[in-house]
Order: sequence, then C-alpha cells, then structure tokens
Amino acid sequence: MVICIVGPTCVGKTKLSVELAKRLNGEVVNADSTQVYKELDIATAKVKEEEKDGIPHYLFDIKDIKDNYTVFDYQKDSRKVIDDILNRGKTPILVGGTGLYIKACLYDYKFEEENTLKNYEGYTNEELYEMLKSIDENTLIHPNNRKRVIRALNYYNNTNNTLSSKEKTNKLLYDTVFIGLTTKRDILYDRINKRVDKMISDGLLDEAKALYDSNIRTKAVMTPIGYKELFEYFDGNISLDEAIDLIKQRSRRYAKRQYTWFNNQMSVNWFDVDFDNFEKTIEEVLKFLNK
RNA sequence: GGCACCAUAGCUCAGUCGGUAGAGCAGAGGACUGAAAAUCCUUGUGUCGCUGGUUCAAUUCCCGCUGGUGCCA
Repeated sequence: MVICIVGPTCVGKTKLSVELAKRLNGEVVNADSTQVYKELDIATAKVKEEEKDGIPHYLFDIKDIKDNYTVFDYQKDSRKVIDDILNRGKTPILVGGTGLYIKACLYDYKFEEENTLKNYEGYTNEELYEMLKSIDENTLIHPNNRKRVIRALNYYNNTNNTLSSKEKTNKLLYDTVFIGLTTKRDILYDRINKRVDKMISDGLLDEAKALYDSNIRTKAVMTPIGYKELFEYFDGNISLDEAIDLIKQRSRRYAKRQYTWFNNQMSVNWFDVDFDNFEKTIEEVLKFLNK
C-alpha cells in the first residue's frame, strides 16, 4: 500500500510523514515540485536533516537549480522509488503539495518522449485556439492559457493522435490511501503569515541574496514563492515589507489553489489538525489506517 | 474661533443634472497531462456618516450635528 499525504502548505504534512514512517515501517517520498532542488531550502520549507529522524527520504535535493525538471521526469523518478520501496517490503509515504506531480505518479497519466515542439510564434491566442478547436472541439483549455493551447496542439501533431480529446483517466496504478491534513482557513492563513516571518528570521534573505548574486534565473529559481519577490526588493523596486507581504499573500493564494485541486481531483480522507496536540492527529490517522 | 473641502463595498476611490449605485485592489469560487509554489477563468447589496426639511421619490438638493483634511486667525 502507498500512503499519500496531501493538504495545503503549512498544515504539518512533513511532520506527519515522518511520524507515520516511524510507526508503519515507512519511507518518505517527496511530492513537491520545488523541494527536488538542492539550493532551495528555506523558502520551500524543505524537511531539515534533524527532522528526518533517521527515516529514509527520497527525491529531495536531487537536482541542481540549473536543471530543467518537469512532471515527466518526476513521474519516472517517483514510480521507480515507490516500486523499490514496495519491493523491499516497506511502505512508501508520498508527501507533498504538488497535486499534478502526485496525480502523474499514482494515476495512469501517459506522457511520451517529445522531440520537436513548435512554438507557434506569430499566431494570436485566438488563432491558436481556433486551430485547437478544429482538432478538439471539446477542449477545456481557455484561449488565454496560451502555453497550454500550444502544448495541446503539439500533442496532436507530434503523436499523430487523432483521438477527439486527451484520454482522461482516474485509474490508480497503486493501492493508495490519501490522507489530507486541513484546518480552518483563518488559522491556516495565520500560520502561513507567521511562517514567512520565521523564514525571514531563519535567513531567507541570505539564501535569496546568494541566488540573486548567482544570476541564475531558471525555472527552478523563479517559480517558488519566496525568491522572486525578494529579487524585486534587491532591485529596489519594492520595500522589504512589501516583498514580505507579497510572499505571504501568494502563499495564501497557493494554499487556496491546493484545496481546489485536492478537493476536486482526488478522493481525500481529511483530518482536522490539532496543532496543540499533534500526537492526537497522528493517532486519528493511525486509527483510520488500521481499519 | 472663521472659511473651504471631504465622509459611498474590507481598502482606495468613481458616480447618480433627484428614481436606493460601480471600478481597481483585497477576498471568494473554479479549471488544469511536460511552467504546477506555475498558468488560466469566473465573481462586486453596500444602514451611499447621523438627524431633520423640501419632494410622489433624497445617497444625490437644503438646515443642523459628528468625524477628518487644508487654509486663515
């Protein structure tokens, strides 16, 4: 069985993953798109060495920020790790907030090797959308979501796939139980705000400055919340307080989007976290798993 | 103390030549198979500061009050 721990940022997924691993002969597998990178620690709230408590952790710090890592790579890597853990008779505990990565790993998502991609430069969003419509009249992609429209067009062109729409499946490849951690919205937002303040006092500015000075502006660096906002501050475009508020706001919105995904894309068993007595939350989850 | 201006959605403000109002931001909801901490979509009822007057009708005009801002003493 695979245990998958999901939920918004800052609810205690990391802590629960280690505690469950200790009690269930488990090993932790990362399902967070930003924690795969070595140089990103504080802003990504990556599990610290001492927090691992001797439990093996996989797919953390496996890439350099200059590498281009995508859900395609993650699907291959994560499945390999999970298969290996299962073969050794242990329990894989997949934990993270990146819904797409989790779905690509555990569900029957199919990606293909791709060679040549057309970028469709020179076409307007509307023209591209019309082209897509003529191939797939039922497409759900919005014209303004240009990157996705282009990807869909390439999908049909490259694979000679004439199916009317992308195959959608909700078939799980592993025997999986989804554990979701949640709490009231205002409590979560308060925790997020406080954690950002703590990141600052824990040295986020130094971490961000080092990245800033490296002049590396790859996807890995510019995607997570916490660096690009401080870059704006280093550039003198906004004040430090404005940057911090922006990090908090974007984190809150991110949490909201995570709820949307986990509520609608997979069937999650939700547990309200007791932050004053986390042991109680762990017991509740264990009781549920033993059923 | 005198004069002027302001008081409308959580915030900043627009507007109604009198027929109970609308933008931006915030917030909320949603989509999502190669950017996913990303990208994209949808969503605006609020004692129009309080009291009285004029009027068929006042948030809009008038008197007063309260609070704020500026100028003059």
